[in-house]
Amino acid sequence: MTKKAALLKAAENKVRLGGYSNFSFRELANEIGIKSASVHYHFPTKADLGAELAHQYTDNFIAMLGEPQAHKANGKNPLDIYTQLFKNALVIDKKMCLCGLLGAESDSLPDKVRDEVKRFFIKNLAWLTQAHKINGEPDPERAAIQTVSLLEGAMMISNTLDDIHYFEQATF
Amino acid sequence: MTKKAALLKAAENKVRLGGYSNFSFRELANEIGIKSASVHYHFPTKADLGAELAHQYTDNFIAMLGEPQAHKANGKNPLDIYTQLFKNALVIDKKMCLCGLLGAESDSLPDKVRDEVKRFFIKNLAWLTQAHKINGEPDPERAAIQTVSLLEGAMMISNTLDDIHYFEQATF
DNA sequence: AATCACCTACCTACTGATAGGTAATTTATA
DNA sequence: TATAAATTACCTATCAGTAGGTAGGTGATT
Repeated sequence: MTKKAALLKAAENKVRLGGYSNFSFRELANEIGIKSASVHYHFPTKADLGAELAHQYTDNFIAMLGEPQAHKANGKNPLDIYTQLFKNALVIDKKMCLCGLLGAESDSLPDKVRDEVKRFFIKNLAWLTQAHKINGEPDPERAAIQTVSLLEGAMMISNTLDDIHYFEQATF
Repeated sequence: MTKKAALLKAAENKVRLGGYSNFSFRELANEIGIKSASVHYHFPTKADLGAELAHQYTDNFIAMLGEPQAHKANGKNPLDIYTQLFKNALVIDKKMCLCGLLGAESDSLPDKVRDEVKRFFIKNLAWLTQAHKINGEPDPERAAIQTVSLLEGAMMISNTLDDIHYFEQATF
């Protein structure tokens, strides 16, 4: 893994635990074994790092989702795939959704970071709208916002109360 | 308003925009016209201030909700009251729910602050469980966690995308 | 006399960021 | 092919600013 990738990985872990201000160039540098000044070589400013992190997180998340049509063709409900991806983030990583956390504090984020967080939700809503349409929902746009809201909220509360049961109860 | 109350008010505004790390003793002091060292007279540490803020926010929120039974007796659905309180926070204050934001970053919070955030959700779930029970829901506990998850999530996404329409679409 | 509600002055630790330097590698030119 | 130029990926050293927190002092109120 390149140093740049290692920096993004370390930053993701920190942000998913405590938000944008929960990581510093020094901490990141120490963790991967370089100096804090060298982090600026890869990312001119902290906002650049945050924006690239959110962008990459979004792309990866959408890629993991696959195509709703493909799931349906395989006899699976695309919404189950979506729910499972959220649950994995919570159970395996034991952390919040990166953009769920950044979204909550989006008012205080640098513009370019906030823009990437918006992009995450726009892309998620598009995917979910498609999924609900395939499922024959009469109002797929509404169902989409309800699905992502429920999952993000359940994730946050389950994480806060430190009990996966809340997430499971909310989503099944 | 006492200086202490003014400090809590100023802190609430900051936290609801950017989380626990979005306020400092210096900023708070400047805003209300005292020195940062004097803030320590009212709150020994930042964690003490954060915990008292979350505690007071919770008490106020629950008090605003009133009793589910009383609403039902007045011919109103307690869940509409609950939804309206969330919507007001978003539309009037144009800010996130304090504990929604703190919950998202709860992993990095001081213990006493996190405990108060937990208390917020425990109290909310109790109120909602009661409300759903009154409404004749077959599984009031599940309905309660679903309600608060949906509202917290919709609030976060509406705030992020800066469009109240998402909240309305998710909740009506 | 004690308590309250502040104050000045200060501390250590950490923040993101910059300037300027270096060895190793890669690319362009003669 | 040999040499020169440029680029990469770091480094040391340092900066101004901000963080939370502390010691000790002051005038007003109780």
